[in-house]
Amino acid sequence: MVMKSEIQVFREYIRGRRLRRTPEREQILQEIFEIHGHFDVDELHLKLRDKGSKVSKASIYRALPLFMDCGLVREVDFSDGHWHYEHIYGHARHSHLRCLGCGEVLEFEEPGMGRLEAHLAREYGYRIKGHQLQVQGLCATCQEAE
Amino acid sequence: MVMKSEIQVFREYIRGRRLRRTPEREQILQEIFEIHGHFDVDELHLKLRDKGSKVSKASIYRALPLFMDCGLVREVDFSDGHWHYEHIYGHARHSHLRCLGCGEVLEFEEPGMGRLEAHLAREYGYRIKGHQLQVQGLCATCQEAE
DNA sequence: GTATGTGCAAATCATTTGCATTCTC
DNA sequence: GAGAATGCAAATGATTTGCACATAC
Repeated sequence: MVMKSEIQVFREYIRGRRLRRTPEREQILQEIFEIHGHFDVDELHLKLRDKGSKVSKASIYRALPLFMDCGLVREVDFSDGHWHYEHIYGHARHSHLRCLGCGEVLEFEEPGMGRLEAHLAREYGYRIKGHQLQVQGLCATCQEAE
Repeated sequence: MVMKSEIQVFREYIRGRRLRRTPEREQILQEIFEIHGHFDVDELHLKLRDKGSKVSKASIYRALPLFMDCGLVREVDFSDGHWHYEHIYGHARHSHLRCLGCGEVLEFEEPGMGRLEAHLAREYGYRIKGHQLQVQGLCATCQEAE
């Protein structure tokens, strides 16, 4: 089975919602899927400028909720005063292990999360939509530096 | 074994850091431990005012990092534009299940998190300091309302 | 043609900071 | 008495919004 591209997913979402397909939104989405790893609005805006795009930050801020709503992107909380994001379409579910010293971020698989979600659904009658797990610590290097 | 009170824990932390013991900080801490559940800075400030305290928001903002540093309080992310907090001293570890419709927040035990942390420590050489897990979904009532 | 989307600049709002004063040690 | 902590008001900085113009349907 071949997977739909992120652009296809987004276009179907747009059509279903009677929204409009604009080059700005698709430029932003394409750039997001070219970024390896996490990004914030500023970084994304700069990368787009570098490529000659004139997309404004306002449009980025207005587009991100759409991408999140159709499951292509999610917020990542690094507790540093602003939001970070990452594309999640076509990726294995993962969580983040962040070093409080140097800021390094590792990704790891989440064993047992499916089971946990099923348990919560049964126990509390919820329909689960998603979850986030972050772990913080000190990496080996920063432990020594202490 | 009798547990130290939160005030005792905080005073020891203050002394150890050569900081100063002030009535403002202790009022804030006491109020936090009288609040059942989660709070944000505004709510906390209002509750303190109601009790006749003159503590400013600035002092609350300056005190919270201290409480977090000594393990009495932690941030909770509800993704609604500002931080929420909760006291964690003397509480079982728990995570939050939040309804995207009505905002209800349930707490649940985190089975297997100790094991996960041990695994990450071994696998990546990290000294783990903490973690947060949030799950979102729709509660039974909000599912019907859909 | 109409309603939606965009860029820009201004507004918002939580949090942080500078400073003069007050309080701990 | 020196260094910290406080309250206040002003500054900051990420995000949001109003508006005039452009564009998708």
